[in-house]
Amino acid sequence: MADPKQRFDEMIEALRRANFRLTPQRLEILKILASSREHPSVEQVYDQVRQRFPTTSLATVYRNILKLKELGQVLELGFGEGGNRYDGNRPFPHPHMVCVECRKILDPDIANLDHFTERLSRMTGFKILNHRMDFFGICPRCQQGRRRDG
Amino acid sequence: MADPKQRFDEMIEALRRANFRLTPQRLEILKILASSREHPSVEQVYDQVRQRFPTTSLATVYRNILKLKELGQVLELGFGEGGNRYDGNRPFPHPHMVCVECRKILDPDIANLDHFTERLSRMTGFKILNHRMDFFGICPRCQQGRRRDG
DNA sequence: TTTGCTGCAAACCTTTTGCATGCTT
DNA sequence: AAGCATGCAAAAGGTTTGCAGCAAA
Repeated sequence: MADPKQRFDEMIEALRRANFRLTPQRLEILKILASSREHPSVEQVYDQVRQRFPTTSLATVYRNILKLKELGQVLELGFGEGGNRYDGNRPFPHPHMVCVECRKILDPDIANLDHFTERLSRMTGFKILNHRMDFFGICPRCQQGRRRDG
Repeated sequence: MADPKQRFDEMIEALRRANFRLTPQRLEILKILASSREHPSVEQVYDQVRQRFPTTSLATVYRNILKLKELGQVLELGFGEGGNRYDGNRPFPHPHMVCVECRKILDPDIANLDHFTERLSRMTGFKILNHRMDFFGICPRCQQGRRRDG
């Protein structure tokens, strides 16, 4: 994983550039996300922040994560069920191995995606039941300026 | 796309095997999902069902989609924002091109995923901003019988 | 006739928002 | 001192559930 300290500094730098204030709660949330290995949920971040700042509200966690998302400093894994998960350590798209039993999320270390399924299965020992491979972007029509009615 | 009629028959067969009743609302929902080309949301299915059966409730749509999901007869695209989308025409994992502007979802026709991003970009004309490539399965630990606390 | 299915409304859960107060800059 | 950030509570989606009546088998 990326060095948490370095990620933390990068995130602070991004906030500074955007002229956001550095509050204790915000810094704690940053630290948690920068060192996230377990792709925490909002609730998990919330619980952890409250260990140091017990009065922190859920709304504050949501608002800070939203800001970090906008700055590209945290990656949101949008699962429908049971809340999204976040990765502030590697805030760029990358494959995830999601265990549907224990909810663990692992990052397989792959460079080339040939025969990805079999390969991931061999490398991680996972029994793959399903996968997501969705690409987000702008379609040709919208690139020409039209919007929201295709 | 797969033949809607054939998919419809497959879905009915699956329901019969599972001893579910064939109500008019249910059949209509099946038909809509079997011929879905646009990966409809629950709300869209609901609106469409109500064109033929105006008293149909949202709960019924949700309940039927849930059943079809369990039978593997519909694929759920779990987007956090604005509700999930469903594909009853090709109820198996496959890549999707999601336009973040008009919300259109296309199915690129690819067999081999080499250099997938550039390739998809060239083939579809999409400007790719992001992607999802999540694999769902069971990790080695859980395959050994342990659960939900990794 | 039996039991699953439907419609309605309320409940749930996650996320967002309004507002008054507080704190960073 | 100015204005963003916080905490609290209410609101806002989307989805699920309880229950009584209805209908498929």
